[in-house]
Amino acid sequence: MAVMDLVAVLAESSLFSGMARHDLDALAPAATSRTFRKGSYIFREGDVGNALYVIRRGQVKISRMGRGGEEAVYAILVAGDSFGEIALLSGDAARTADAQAMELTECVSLAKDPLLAFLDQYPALSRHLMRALARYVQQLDESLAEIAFLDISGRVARKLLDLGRSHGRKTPDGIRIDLRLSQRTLASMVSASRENVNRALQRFVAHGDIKRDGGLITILRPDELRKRA
Amino acid sequence: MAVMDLVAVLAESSLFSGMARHDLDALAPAATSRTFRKGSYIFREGDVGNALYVIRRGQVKISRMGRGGEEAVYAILVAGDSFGEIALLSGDAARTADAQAMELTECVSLAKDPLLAFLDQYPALSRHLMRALARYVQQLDESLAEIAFLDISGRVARKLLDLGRSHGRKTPDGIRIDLRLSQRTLASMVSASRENVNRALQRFVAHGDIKRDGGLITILRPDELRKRA
DNA sequence: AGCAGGCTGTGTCGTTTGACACAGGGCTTC
DNA sequence: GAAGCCCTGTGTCAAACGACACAGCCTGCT
Repeated sequence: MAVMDLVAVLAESSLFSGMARHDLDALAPAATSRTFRKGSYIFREGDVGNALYVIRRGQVKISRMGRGGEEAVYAILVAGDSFGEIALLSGDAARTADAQAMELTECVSLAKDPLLAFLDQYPALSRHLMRALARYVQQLDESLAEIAFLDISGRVARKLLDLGRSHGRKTPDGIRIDLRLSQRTLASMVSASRENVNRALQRFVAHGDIKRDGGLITILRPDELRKRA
Repeated sequence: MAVMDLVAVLAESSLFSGMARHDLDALAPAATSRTFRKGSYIFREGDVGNALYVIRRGQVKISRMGRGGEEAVYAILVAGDSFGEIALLSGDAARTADAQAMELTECVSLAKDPLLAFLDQYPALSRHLMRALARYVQQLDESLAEIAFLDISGRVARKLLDLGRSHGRKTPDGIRIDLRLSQRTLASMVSASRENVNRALQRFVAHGDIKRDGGLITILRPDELRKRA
């Protein structure tokens, strides 16, 4: 693939949005394209992390495994999102989570050293990255508070609203979450058992707050969900 | 207080460690000293955040309140630590947590705008800050995984090891945690009830893993704690 | 000295939640 | 088209945990 195409992908990603195209060109030598088959791991906890990834196409799950094989899902990322920054920026290179391709996925990978050098030259990008990190911290704080304060229904409600914001699409009925999420995955996102997430969803359906068809969830009454959360 | 003293405080803080003294002098105009009485709030969730604080003396609790008055404690900070960066860097100014002085506390406050301008000029500081943020994200990820995977004993064990690392002091017996923590506070740090934290601590004492005298906890056998966590 | 308030320790009880078990359905693969 | 796999749905049970209640202690304040 032509190098220019890779830079174009960066320009459209949220991480690099707003950066001038000719500035981004400086990153071209650090960029390579990589594709991952469905189910394959882009990296795993403990790996040495020397690249940041920007998704061009596909879907990536960021998660962590407990001793007994339980999974905690931190995020589902799609085209335009990026991941792998943390290990790059924190100084010690070890990855602290797994990244797995949920479908055929194409990424632009940016090598660590050129990227860090680039950062020093472009304060605007540094600011951008810091903002992204700070927001990330806020989100995690929020998640922590949710787990501490809310019961399962509340956490599911919040997560649905959250997903509506990040992956939602307006439809005549409401906001449809454009992600194929199994209840198992949703459960791992809110630290709960699949069975209880199922029951929570059913309560919301019965109450008319959400609708389900074919694995896709549509939020019908966001305000009702907010009341439960 | 003389302005130079304030810059000296910065130079000794972990956030600005390694920065050349004459570079830090550029921050002097943005720095003011503020003191807070025991129990008073430095800021509260929802406040407009236009300053970063570096602790010169005292102790600060970062926490958040749930609807019913339950509290989630994110951190206890002491001299040399800083806080309030998140609201500054995330772009939207609202504070997302409370900061309360646990005893008479003196801080250096740095105004937002000069600080951000300073950041653009000193990439080294930007890098430093990004590293701090990335580590913060890693810690929060870790906490989230703990709550998902560990029971109360496990979480208490981890938190003790954690506190040993951040506030510990070697003694002949082991590592003493140099913080006056009530069980209530400890409970709010691990998202558990005070009663059950009490029982967890007693189990550790009975097992010979920790020791308590006068509100201070000493870790006698870190490896045993690690096994439980 | 006396009192109030916050802390620790402990028993009990009810609820939430996770675990297990199993049935039925849809989708992919050979 | 059959087999296998992963998904959803539902009932039951046991364990973990939070909530409450209360006793004794220490500390600081008046």
